[in-house]
Amino acid sequence: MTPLRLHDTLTGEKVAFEPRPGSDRITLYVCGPTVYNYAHIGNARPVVVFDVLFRLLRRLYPDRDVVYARNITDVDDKINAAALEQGVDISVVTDKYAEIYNRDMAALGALAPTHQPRATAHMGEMVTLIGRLLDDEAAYESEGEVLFDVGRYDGGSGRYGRLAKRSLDDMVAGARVEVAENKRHAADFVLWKPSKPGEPEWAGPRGLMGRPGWHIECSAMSEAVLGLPIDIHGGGHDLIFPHHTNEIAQSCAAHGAEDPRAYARYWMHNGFLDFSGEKMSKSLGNVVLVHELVETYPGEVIRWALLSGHYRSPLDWTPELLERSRKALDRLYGVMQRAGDQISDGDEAVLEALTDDLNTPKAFSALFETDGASLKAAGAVLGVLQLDPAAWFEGRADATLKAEVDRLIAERFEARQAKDWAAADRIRDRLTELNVVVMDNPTGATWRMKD
RNA sequence: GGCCUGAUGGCGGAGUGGUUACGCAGAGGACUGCAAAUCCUUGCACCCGAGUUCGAUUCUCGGUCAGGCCUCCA
Repeated sequence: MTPLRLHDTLTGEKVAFEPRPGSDRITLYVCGPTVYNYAHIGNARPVVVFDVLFRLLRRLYPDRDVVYARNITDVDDKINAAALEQGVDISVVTDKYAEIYNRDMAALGALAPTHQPRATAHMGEMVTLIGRLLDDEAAYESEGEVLFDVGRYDGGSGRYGRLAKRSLDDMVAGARVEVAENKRHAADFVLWKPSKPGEPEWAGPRGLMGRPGWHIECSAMSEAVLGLPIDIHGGGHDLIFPHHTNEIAQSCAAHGAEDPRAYARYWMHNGFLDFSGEKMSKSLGNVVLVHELVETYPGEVIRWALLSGHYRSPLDWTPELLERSRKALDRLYGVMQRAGDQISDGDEAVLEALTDDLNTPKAFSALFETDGASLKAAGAVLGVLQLDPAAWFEGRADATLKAEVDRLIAERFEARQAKDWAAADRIRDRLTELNVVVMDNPTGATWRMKD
């Protein structure tokens, strides 16, 4: 079997993935959503990408327990704002959108992660972690806030910005934000802060009431749920700085670790989607919600589209991409359908591509070289082509429509047998009106929904 | 301003120091009552300059252009 190679953000190179010696587990942590609204298609890219990694790890290491955690951030300013506006408890907002998120991601063929920890359920671990940082003077208290002392952590060693390939000096030089007065260093970040009136609050370190900063939750939850070190930590590449940079700093400081790998051994980051070269934004009006997309396109088409570019490259999200993806699946399901009941396995070419840093475009091209009987097996690790071909082509036709179509096709077959071409064409026109495409063959016909 | 990526045929998108993707679209053909689908054949590329090399799309340097991060962000 080809050894797995992954691009590690920490080194900036493709490296061989080595499971921890002496462990029977492989752990994967991916930063999940802040649940205050519907997820957009950009949120879905890491979900689908790391779902492929999850499947691949399970396929490659059947003797190990692959444990995948993807958190839910349910403490956040935007959540507070939404709850306040609706006059409800934050849990009303977060429960609603977490559920919708999970349903929408499932529609994209993403397996449920092993764990889905929520920040509000891990306050105790966060407070303990912050307390330890305070005790070790890695963090300090100022005006009711607890701040991480970045200057002390770095100590001129250059280890603070290593993940982002940026030194503390670079950051100061390039700083565009004004520095809060209570910070010792411009890069210091909040671990704990007071809540505003009307916002939820928790008992924090040293009796400080308030709420956690953003970064601490992932440090606390990943350790609580997976244990350190995490094997692979992933997320969108915008998280490299500051989120993941700060996770490393606080976790390493809390455990007196020099090497960032004491926190996570490999770091992976997916690139962004863009929209005809533009970033998605509310002001441009080009925000694409997964929740709406799955109403229009089969989840598998969306999944294919998301995987049709390499995960680290930008991917231009266009209607054409979706149409191309649908065609690709139509063709492959067609090959599968013609193979009939023959089933064989063999996913070597796909594995070969995926073990090279998740080369999904190459894996897709391998699918086009795969015989129909093996397609289902080959598609499994990619999470595609798992449907019965007939079910794929019938799309969301309901039972009534199916019965009608079958009746028309039977009639049409008789007309064709009788060489009554006018009648046959008339029936085909009826089917076209029903949005059905017929494909004749010597013994009858198969059909599919037009879109 | 600081830091980091990337530049491949009409389009999408892999990859490689010397022969190759793959998909879509195009052209020609086969099949077909007509279609659709399918099958066969086929054209089209590696941003610019210099260097290394017997040889560079692939390595090095410079340039140009594009994108990202530096602030919440997948």
